[in-house]
Order: sequence, then C-alpha cells, then structure tokens
Amino acid sequence: MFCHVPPRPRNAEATRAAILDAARERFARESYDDVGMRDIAGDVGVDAALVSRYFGSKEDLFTAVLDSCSNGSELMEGDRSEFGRRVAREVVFEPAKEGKLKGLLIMLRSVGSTKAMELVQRTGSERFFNPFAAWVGGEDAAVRARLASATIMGMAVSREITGGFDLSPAECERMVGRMAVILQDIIDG
Amino acid sequence: MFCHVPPRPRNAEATRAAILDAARERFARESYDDVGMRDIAGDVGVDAALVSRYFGSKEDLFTAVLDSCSNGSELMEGDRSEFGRRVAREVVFEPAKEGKLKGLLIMLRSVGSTKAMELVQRTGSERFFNPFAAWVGGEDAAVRARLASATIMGMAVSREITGGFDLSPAECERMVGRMAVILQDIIDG
DNA sequence: GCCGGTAGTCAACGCCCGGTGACTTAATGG
DNA sequence: CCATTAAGTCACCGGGCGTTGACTACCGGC
Repeated sequence: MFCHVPPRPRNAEATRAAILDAARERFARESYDDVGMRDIAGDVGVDAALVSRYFGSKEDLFTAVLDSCSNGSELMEGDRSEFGRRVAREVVFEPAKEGKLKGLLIMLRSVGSTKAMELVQRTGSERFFNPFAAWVGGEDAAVRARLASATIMGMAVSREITGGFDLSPAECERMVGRMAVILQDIIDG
Repeated sequence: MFCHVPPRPRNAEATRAAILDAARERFARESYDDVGMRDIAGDVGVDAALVSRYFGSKEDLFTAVLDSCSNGSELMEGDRSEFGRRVAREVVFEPAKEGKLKGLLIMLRSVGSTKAMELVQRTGSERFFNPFAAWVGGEDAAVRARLASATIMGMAVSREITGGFDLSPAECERMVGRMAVILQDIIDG
C-alpha cells in the first residue's frame, strides 16, 4: 500500500487530448450539469485546475467536445438501402458506449442546461443537420432529415427515460423492425 | 412607489396548489437542474422556504408535480382516426405553453439530471406508457406505444435543440403532414 | 380586545461548483 | 550536473443552491 501509481508522462498535448476524450465520454453519458470539471479531471488522473487551464471555461470545453465529435457522418456511410435497419439497430441495442452516435447523444443530453443548449444550437445545424439533409436529398430534404433525426433522438430519449425499454428482447427486435421501416421510408421519400 | 402588492390571502391549501402549479409550469419549460426553489417561490410570490416547508425536498416537489400531471390521457381523447394529425400539429406548433403534453415535456426535460430521471422512471411506466399501450391495443401494443411516444418525444427534443425547427412555416406544415402519417400508421398497426 | 396558532418571512448554514494564482515537480538543453 | 521552463498541483475564493430554525404578522374564537 501507499504505492503510487506511475505518474503520467509529462506531455501537454497528449494530456490535453486525454482530457478531451474523457470529457466527450462523460458528456455522452451524463448531462452538462451533472458532469463536473473534477469528474473529468479524475478520469484522466489530473487536477481539475488543469482542465480549466487547458480549455478555459467549462463552456469552452463543451464546445471543444462538440467540435471534436464526428459530425454524424457515420450515419450516412454504408449502404443507403440499409439505413433504416442499421440505424434502428444501433440506437436500440447500442449500450451508448462505443456507439457512433455519440454526438447525437451529447446533443440530446444537453436538453436541460440552458447554456449547453445554446452551444448545441450554434453548432448543431451546420455541423449535423445540413450535411445530413444534403445526404438525404430529394424532395423536402430538410424536412425529411429533421424528421429522421427526430425519430432517432426520440428512441434514444425513450430508452434513457425508461432505462432500457423494459421490453422483452423479442419485442425489442420487433421494435427495431418497425423503426427500420419508418426510417427507411423517411429517407426514401 | 413603495406601494405594496396586495398580500395573497392566507390560505395554506390554495398557496400549496399555486406552488404546485408554478412548479409544473417551470419544470415543463426548464430542466430539473435549471429550476430553483427560489424561482418557483418567486412565481407564486412567496418565500422559497415555504416551498421546502410544504413539499419537503426538491425531489419530493418534483414527484408531486409528476403525480399532478395528467397521465397523458389527452393524447387518447378525441377521434382515433385523427390521432396522428392532432398530435403532430400539437407537438410541432404548440409553443409548449398551454399544451396538453406537459407531462411528456417534463419527462424529456428530465433527461439530464440523474435524480430527476430516476423519479421519472419510477412513475413513467405505470402512469403513462401502460395506459397508452392499453389504448393503442392490437398486435404488439407495447412496442407500438413506445414507438409512438418515442416519435413524439423526438419531435419535441428536436424542436428544443434547434430552437423552433428553423424551417419555414410551409415546411413545418409539410412536416406535420408527414409525421401525422407516421404516427397514424403506428397506431393503426 | 386580546390571544393562540398558523401562514409566511428572514437570515443563515453547509455544500458543491467553476475558476484563479501561487506553488512544486519533472523533463530538457547546455 | 545543474538551471530553466513547462507541466501539473494545491489551497482557496466567490457564488448559488437546497434546506433549516427562529422569527413576525395575520386571523378566528373567546
């Protein structure tokens, strides 16, 4: 006992990146308000002061996280005709851990803090919705893109609120099936 | 100046009810964390201490608000064949003020605070989903009910995140149309 | 007309948060 | 091998929160 953990090698850039990663992870799992600077710092194994030093304010860190998130492009890669099935499966079954939808998760977790939502609103449109709408294409692309993303987020929220879906695995499977159809229809027009 | 507002007549029951109303209103507009006891008290025109006195803790007040919310039964009243159109219109256009979906709004705003979500999870299922599923009826009622409510909440979240939808009125109208179809299809099976 | 109890207020407490400046420690170049 | 400088820590501040106990003002009954 009293054995010290080996101190992290002194490397500002790596530490900064580690902090950013930890913050992204935290913000994807908990809301803006629930995540504390001390939590993030603790994940990395540094002092909370360092986080402030590197990223300025908490809001600055949050926007940095948003910027560092993939702009949802994973949604659009892969076979387009499989879009519904693929996304439905991910949003229903993915344990929110290694999911590709981290950016989306962070966005919906920001429903709550007024500050976080302002920041999300600023980046959300151009970084996510507009590219997505462009990919969706066709008649009323903006409307259909918004409809699709709303449906996806709705499922995520619903899972959050009920803690899982409290449905049987078989029911979940059928839900995925139904949702896949809905999403695919939206995408196809 | 120095004119005092007429003091509210001393009536414990009425004051208690007023506090509950104000709290419900607040929790429907802002997240659990963003709403302060002092805010609620201020809305009613009483001291924050009184809120604590009447309802115990903030969590107790929140659960009292949840209990006081209509269990979403407004969703189910009215012509069933008009369900999709009616709900879609409400969730897209309703300024979240006098909407019938206040309970739903509060639920989705609780995505954030860990504490609030626990409380919502406790009451959400039996008070909202189960009756709704019963009303939906038919094959896979639970799945379809969850799908419908997820869709509705998704739209609400989406509106929150983007602050309105940043779509033109005409586009909003078309979105309502599309969403109405989706919802109606879910309900009809 | 006073008086007891209840409705409501006031001031304060303890807590936790984000943020800052002074300090310590480790790596690096000569 | 040491000086310098960057990397990281520590103690602490100010502020806002929920909550509490002591206080005040009102009102119905004698």
